[in-house]
Amino acid sequence: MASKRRMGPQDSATSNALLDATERVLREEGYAAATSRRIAQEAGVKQQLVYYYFRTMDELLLATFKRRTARALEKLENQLEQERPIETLWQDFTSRVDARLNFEFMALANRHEGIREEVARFVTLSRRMQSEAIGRQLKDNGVDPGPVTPTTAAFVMYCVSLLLGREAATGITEGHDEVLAFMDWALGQTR
Amino acid sequence: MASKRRMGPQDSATSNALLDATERVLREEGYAAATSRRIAQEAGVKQQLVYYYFRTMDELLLATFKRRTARALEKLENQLEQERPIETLWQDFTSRVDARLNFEFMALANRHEGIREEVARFVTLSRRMQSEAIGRQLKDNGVDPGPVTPTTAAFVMYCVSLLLGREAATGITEGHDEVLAFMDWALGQTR
DNA sequence: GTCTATACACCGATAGAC
DNA sequence: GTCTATCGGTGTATAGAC
Repeated sequence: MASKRRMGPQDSATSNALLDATERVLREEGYAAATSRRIAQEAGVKQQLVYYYFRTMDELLLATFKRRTARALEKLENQLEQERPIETLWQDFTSRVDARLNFEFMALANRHEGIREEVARFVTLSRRMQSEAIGRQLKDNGVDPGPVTPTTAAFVMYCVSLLLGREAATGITEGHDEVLAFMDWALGQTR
Repeated sequence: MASKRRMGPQDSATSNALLDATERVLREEGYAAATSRRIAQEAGVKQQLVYYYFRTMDELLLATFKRRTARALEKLENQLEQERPIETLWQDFTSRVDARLNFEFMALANRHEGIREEVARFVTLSRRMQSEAIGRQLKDNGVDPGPVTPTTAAFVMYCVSLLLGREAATGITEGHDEVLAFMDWALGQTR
């Protein structure tokens, strides 16, 4: 059953170039365009070379996503060490550098078990880290958040920024100014 | 340039069966599976018949989405006439009957101009209707929502329910109980 | 209105030469 | 490590017979 194909190392210049190319294609053209041919072209190599470094396309997509989550968790750790994690988080959420790419992975998760599991692992872990940092800032500032628990705050900040970004990308602006004003007010309550 | 292909009527039993089949495929298998072959199979007709009723696959997808938004707006109008539109909206958002399907159209909007425009039209229109109804309920009950304007409430209710649904479908539950408790509390403030 | 036949591009994946 | 060659399958779309 096993294929006789040779496989290359997991961390070489070319394999990393393929991961970079995959990110670019996903970000700019969506996952429907993330084919071995398109990605190879983007990386400047032949299509078949993709299969020297990755067993299947699913494996390449998963490897691309896992590299991203590893980096994102590292970045998150640094951000939560800042003095005002709540403001830092909000700024990061709304910067939208990777909103498009993250959305593609969310869509991919629907039909890719490995990515779905990694999304679940990543979201669960990062939400715990965020909640803890938010709780710490509130406690330090002597703020009683009432029914808005730190976890709720983390969830709402994330989901509001997510939809604002999605809608903006779709050409929708209805109500966005009021929502931003509200978030401004809410964040002001934490000081 | 124009093709010599004959085209069928826009509203026949078969064309509606194709729209139904498209919805089912999108809902259960995602938009990558929404091919003419798969949809025809689902509708129990030959692949080529799709092109008798729709010029292109993009046109079929757009027609499917437009039928949905028309029905959704009709449903929304009925819901907003209820006595407690806020609770009715929240119940509808969290019922998630069509969460999966709606998400597929959001993803499709990324690379389908027609769907993107229809999403924008639909979201803008429904948000205005929701805001108006929410404002009316608050006024009737003599509630001052403070910084949470009716539009903000409509946006937050929608985006919280959207992410709760997405995450649940991905196997994530972290913090969901707290978020639901918070929404319960917030909705209680409107009475 | 639905069928058969068919064109042509692109897909994932494998094998083996260089 | 990268290339050429190649397979079987699937995609959109068209033309014309029944």
